Parts: sequence; C-alpha cells; structure tokens
Amino acid sequence: MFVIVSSMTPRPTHESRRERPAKPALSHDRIVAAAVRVMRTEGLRRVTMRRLATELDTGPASLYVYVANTAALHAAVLEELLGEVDLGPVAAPGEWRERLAAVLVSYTRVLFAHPELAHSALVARPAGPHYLALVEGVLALLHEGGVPGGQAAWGVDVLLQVATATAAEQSARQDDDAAKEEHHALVRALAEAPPGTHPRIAALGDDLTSGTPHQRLRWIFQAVVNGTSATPREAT
Amino acid sequence: MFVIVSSMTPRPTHESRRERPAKPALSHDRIVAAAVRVMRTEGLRRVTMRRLATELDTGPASLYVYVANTAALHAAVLEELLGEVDLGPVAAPGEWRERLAAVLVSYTRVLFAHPELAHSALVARPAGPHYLALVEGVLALLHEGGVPGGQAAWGVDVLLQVATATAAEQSARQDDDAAKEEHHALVRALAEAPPGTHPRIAALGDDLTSGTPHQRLRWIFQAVVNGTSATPREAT
DNA sequence: ACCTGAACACCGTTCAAGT
DNA sequence: ACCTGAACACCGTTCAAGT
Repeated sequence: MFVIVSSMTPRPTHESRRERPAKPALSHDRIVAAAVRVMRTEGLRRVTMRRLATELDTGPASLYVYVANTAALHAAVLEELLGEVDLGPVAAPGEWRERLAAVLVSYTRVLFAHPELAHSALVARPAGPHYLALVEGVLALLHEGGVPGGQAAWGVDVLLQVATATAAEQSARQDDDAAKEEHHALVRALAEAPPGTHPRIAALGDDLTSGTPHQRLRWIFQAVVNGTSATPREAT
Repeated sequence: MFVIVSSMTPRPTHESRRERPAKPALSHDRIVAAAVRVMRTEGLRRVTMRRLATELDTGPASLYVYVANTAALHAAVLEELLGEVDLGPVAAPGEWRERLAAVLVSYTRVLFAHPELAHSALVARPAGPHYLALVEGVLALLHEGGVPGGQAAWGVDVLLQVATATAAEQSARQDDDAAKEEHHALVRALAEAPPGTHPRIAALGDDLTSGTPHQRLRWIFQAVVNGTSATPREAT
C-alpha cells in the first residue's frame, strides 16, 4: 500500500523543490483566471498588478512578461466574462427585433453584475472570441431584419456602445454612494431649472428622469435599431 | 514719495504674516480653478488631490473640506470645460438637424481636446449650469424638429451619451499607444474571423471599420436623432 | 469652522541582476 | 527566456490635533 501511494506521488524534478508542491509556471491564462477570481470576490478595484502578484505568489514585475499593463488585464477579464452572454436568441425563432433586444439585455446584465468592468469596457474594447461572437450575433440579427450591410456595420458599434455606457452609468449608481448623490443632484438641478432660461427642461419636467432603467434601456435599443435601419450612410 | 508708497501698501492684519503676501483662503472655486490649470498643462491624470494640494500650497487633507472626492473634482472640471461648447447654432437659422449636429460636434470637440475627461464624463454626469444649458439646447432643437416631448426627454440622454462615449474612445486612441495597439488587434481579429463561424463579419469585411471618426460620428448623430424621432415610448 | 501633519494602506512600472 | 528584488515615483482618504 505504501508502495502504491508512493508511486502515485509525482517525483519532484529538483531535490530543492521537494518541500512544497512545485509552484505552477506563470502564464497569461493563469493570470487572467486569478484576475477573474479576485474580481468576483473583491471587485475590479482590487484587480491590480500587485494584488495579483500576491495571489500568484510572485512579485508584480513578473506579471509584465505576460500582460502589457493594467488596462490590458481588465480587457482580458471582460473578454472572459463575455462568455456568459446568452447568444441563444440569435438562432431562436421569433421576431428579430425581440431577439436582438434579448441579446443586448443579456449583455448589459453581465456588465451590470460587474459595474466597474462596464466602465473599463468603454475604453478598452476586447478583441477575443467572446466579443467576436457577440458582434457576429448582433450582425446576424440586423441582417435578418433586412438592415443594409453598411448601416449594420456601423450600427453594431453604436448598439454595443450604448448598452455599455448605460450599464456603466446605472451600475456605478447602484453601489457607489457618491455616484448616487451625484445623480440626485442632477435630478434636482433639472427639476429646479428656471422656466425663463430653460423652457424645454421646465416643460418636460419629471419626464426627463422618468422610467425604470429597464424601460429606458428597452426604448434606447428600439430607437437605435430603428435609426440604424432607417439612416443611409450617404446621408451625410 | 516714500509716504505715498507706504500708504499704498496694504498693512498686513497680523505682524506674523508680514513676510509674504497672505495665502488666499481655500474655496471650492479656487480648487477647481487650480484643477483646470493643472489639467491644461499636465493632463487630467495629474489632477489628484495631492498634486492640487501642492499647487495650492497646503496638505491634501485640506481639500476634503470643499471637495467630496476625486470623482467630484473631475466632474467639476468637466462642468467648467463645458462652458466652451458653442451653443450658437441653437438660436441660428437653418435646418434643425444640421444645427443639432453642430452642437453635438462642438461638444465632442471639447471632449476630444481632453481625452481623459471624456472617460470620466461617462460616469460622473455634471449637474452645473453649463451642462443644463447644453441639455436645454439639445431639447430646444429636438422640439423645433417636432420630436414628441417624451421621446426627446429620453433621446437627449442617448445623444449625449453616444457623443461622450465616442469621444472617450477616439481620443483614448489618439494619445495612448497601448490603446492604439488594442484597436489594431480588434481590426485584425475582425479581418481574420473565419467565414465559417462568422459569416456576417466576413461578409462585411473592411466595412466594419470603415470611415473617418468624423464620418462615423455624423452618421451616428443622424441615426440616433432619426431613431429618437421615430420611436414612440409606448412601443415597449 | 476650518485647516493640517502625519499616518495608513495602498498603487503602476522599470530595470539591473539573477537563473 | 523567464523571473524577480528593489526601487522610483507616486496615489486616496482619515483622523486627531491645532487655530
């Protein structure tokens, strides 16, 4: 029995590494996996080179062999998370507009779950397989809806941008007290704008800030899809 | 003559302050003014509590009497900069769509000049007079164009959001080598996507990344205005 | 009330030196 | 080639103590 156990234990390559299990080699994948882990447990704010170095039991300088900088690290985390977007509606039956909205809502839901990530997604667009699959899915649905190619090509960008920006905004408010206060200040400023100098703001009143985030998001998707579908590229 | 000069020199209130001119008292305005100064000369990245404290010849803790945190500071800088947006087209003659596009282009131009600010503008919407004036101007033009109030109320948000996000993205690429490389990676990934799995991306090819930033921006504004104008709120 | 020194708890990134 | 220690040059924010 002793013999069997002994034969199952991998012999360390170097005598000097006998004490603990050999430290697994660093790699881009291992760093990103650690980053996702830290983000889920401590938030993206803690996904720093130094924190990750600690997590991987090394020094911060070592990470620069595999990751160019902090922004690239965050982009890689986003690409990983994008795997959670439900692209099922692309191939499902039903009205194309409804299915497109469903995909975009799924995308925003993923970002909502990770507020700070949405913020970084606005600047650092990922270029990985999950992002490409999302773009392909949106394009397929616009194509099915008869949207001309040139318009779809530019429209997909706007749709994802609007979805990302909305998620970044809403979710920042969700768990940041200062952001919440800032939003209240805007609502108040809009409500108190003098009709003399701000007739349109006064005329619209509460309407400017009406609706739930979900209602607004649905309308925004509809409006951008309609605009994309109806606006020829040569118009300008 | 000696007497005259002497009488023109303001007597210091306290003997102990005689040596140098009295340090002017801190205030929100003085802090924001210093922040704008530092941003123009060193970039928003240097607009930190500590840098500003140095600039104002005090310690970082002192600033917290007037500014809640760094995000609020950046929002105040943005509000200040928004004073540069040209709202002339609002009251000028001409086609309303053209004038609306002109206002939005002016807005993005201001943000383009200060890349990092655009980024922060996506999260921290200012609530100051310059921002209100911009919202009022956009609403006035949508009203002139016969866009129903409810749609204009929600549309103004989308228009400013899309303008801000585009500025943040384009301008980040403008002066950040890493961001430039990231964009190239995306262009490459789109160009190399296999037609088998990504038929729509392959079909559109270069079209996905075609056009100058200005051309794309013009089309985006047109499309969002068209969508806002054509999409009733009860649709969803 | 306003201001501050000092401290706490962190950052990103580079580079020469090691294996 | 890969990895690292150590250093450089910074951060935001709080709090007890002073004026």
